[in-house]
Amino acid sequence: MPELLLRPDQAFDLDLTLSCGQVFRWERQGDWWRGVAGTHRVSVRQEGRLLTWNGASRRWLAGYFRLDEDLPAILRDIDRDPVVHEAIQKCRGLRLVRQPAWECLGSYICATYASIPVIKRRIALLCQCFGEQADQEGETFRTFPSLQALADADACRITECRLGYRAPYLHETARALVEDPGWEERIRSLPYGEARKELLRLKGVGDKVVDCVLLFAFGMYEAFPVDVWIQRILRERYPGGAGLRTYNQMARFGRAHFGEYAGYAQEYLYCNRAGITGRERGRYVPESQDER
DNA sequence: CACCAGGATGTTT
DNA sequence: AAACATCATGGT
Repeated sequence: MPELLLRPDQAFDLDLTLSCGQVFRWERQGDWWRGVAGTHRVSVRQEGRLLTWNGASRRWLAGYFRLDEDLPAILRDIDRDPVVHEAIQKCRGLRLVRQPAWECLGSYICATYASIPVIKRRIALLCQCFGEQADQEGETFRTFPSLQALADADACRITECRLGYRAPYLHETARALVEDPGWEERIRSLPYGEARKELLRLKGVGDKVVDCVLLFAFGMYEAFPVDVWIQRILRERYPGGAGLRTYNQMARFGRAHFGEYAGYAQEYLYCNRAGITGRERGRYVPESQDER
């Protein structure tokens, strides 16, 4: 089984990276994480600086976990206030995952206004129904559904995956993109603002989903996704944050405050959201209620 | 039972 | 442009 020894300066925490809610098809099983990404069924484990895995090449693994980028330098750059400083201390080693574009976009259309465990089950159902069956070392798995598979799918069969009102969004977007091969390369070639406008035309893709996709799949670090948690953190813990009203005000604040790696700052703040490392498991407990 | 979740859409001001 | 209702589902 292949192994990779991280350099001492190559900060990486596999647990934080896979459990923080950026990807939905990984499960922890004992010491191992098992998941499907792209066409790969991967098992991976970390013991200190040692990564052991199978199911993908070394090049693929390093690319997926962005092991090539200088995380300590990014963290020094975004370490600009006490709130993000705390998040960096608690979540050091968290890396953004480099996700396949459609897999990321389709997943986040399914992820709107739902909790992470629910999202994971929905996506598992969707892959079970419409994913392509693949096989690795005797065990079978299913990839994330292709654009074609979802475009061809019966609308009501997508609804059976418990997607609710998101089902027609996913269907329409798949039909639009399957007629537009080259969408991915076009988006990749555009600057952030232009790429954003293009993707916003897709059904089920709003301000937050588009920023997740540009950040997680296209590596545009100026994207600063604002969900309910980030909104709370900005409004309750940042000076002047209470005055931020619209999505764009909060996203611009993030970019102005954190700079070119704002998206990384966002992910650290999200990872350190209320109680996620403690017993609250992500449930929101207002500041004022548990003071004494 | 009420309320919330990695929100988007369509309508009304 | 900003505020608002509505949407489907499952967990707490």
